[in-house]
Amino acid sequence: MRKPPARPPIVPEDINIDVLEDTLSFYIRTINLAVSRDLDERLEGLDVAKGTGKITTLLLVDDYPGIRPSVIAHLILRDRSAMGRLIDQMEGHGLIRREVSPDDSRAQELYITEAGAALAVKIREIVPKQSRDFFSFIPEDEQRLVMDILRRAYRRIVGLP
Amino acid sequence: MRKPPARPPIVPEDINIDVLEDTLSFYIRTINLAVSRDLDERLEGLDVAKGTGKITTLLLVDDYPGIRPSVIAHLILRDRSAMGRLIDQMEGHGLIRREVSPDDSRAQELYITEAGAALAVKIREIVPKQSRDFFSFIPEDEQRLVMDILRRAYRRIVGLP
DNA sequence: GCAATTGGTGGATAATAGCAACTATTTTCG
DNA sequence: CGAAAATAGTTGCTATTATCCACCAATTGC
Repeated sequence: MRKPPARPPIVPEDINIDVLEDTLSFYIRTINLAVSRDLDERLEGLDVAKGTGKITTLLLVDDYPGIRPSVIAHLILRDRSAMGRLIDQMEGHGLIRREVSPDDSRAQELYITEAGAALAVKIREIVPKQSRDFFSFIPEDEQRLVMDILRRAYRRIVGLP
Repeated sequence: MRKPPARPPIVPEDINIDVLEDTLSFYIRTINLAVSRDLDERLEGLDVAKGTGKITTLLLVDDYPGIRPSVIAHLILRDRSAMGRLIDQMEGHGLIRREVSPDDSRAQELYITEAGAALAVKIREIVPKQSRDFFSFIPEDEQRLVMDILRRAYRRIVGLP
């Protein structure tokens, strides 16, 4: 007895992912994987790869000289210890530097370096472009729609107005 | 000379996150962190925490008895070696078991166990509820909208029709 | 029957995250 | 004023993950 076309056991085409089909968190989590990998590739060798942290930090320090680690930590959803190590790293790469705040000697103020500022310029080009490219199969207006909604979600999560 | 109200260096309220403001990937990546943490809390102690993998795997194995590791790996965006370890784990917890496929002795077929099926029942309740709750501040219709768009993105990424 | 492909395993390394404990300041307030 | 509480940041530890790569076995194509 011959086997019928040797069923490729379950063909991906038929697959339905159960309740996850209607679960927003599933899509966020999975797409996050894909988009993060793609982004990492584009940032290859740029001293700022892996993890949402570095990019946001770089831009914030560039935009708000003297900003404090804990403020950034809050915005990128990391705890202070993770933030500290992130800063160690970026300082090690010569992208930012820290000073003790004259206002409060427990606190630090972060400043961009020349190298950091230069990198920020590149980042401002690459990162939004990567996002647009990656999601290019989603029509522009839908992209904006999703973004508007997720922006509100983000702001709500971190407590921005 | 007194210091004015001791400026809390930069107040989160004033902060604007530069180009990331309009970068979809930023929101996906950041919200992913928040929603994943929240989900982990809700799954506390349930043998299936951390990482998109386990939940999807459990449901797929429950729905498609005999499904192959590599099919799941593809759907959850992991490579075969990561998938293998994930299965080791779940097998260790007695949630699924593997058999060598009679059709192709390189391949395996995955089957749910009783414990796994029981857990799947719980998961089907908890996971979608967690997502709805977490995003409850987004109006229902907008949630659906985002989901419809991201579903297409996901399907496109993994090559589903 | 040989070469190329596919499915899965195993190892090593590196990266991350999350906790908890600790120091130093600053703030609160009785 | 002075003790207690809160805040900012650091450090150490542990567990978990991810990635990459090489590897073996089976299968498929020609």
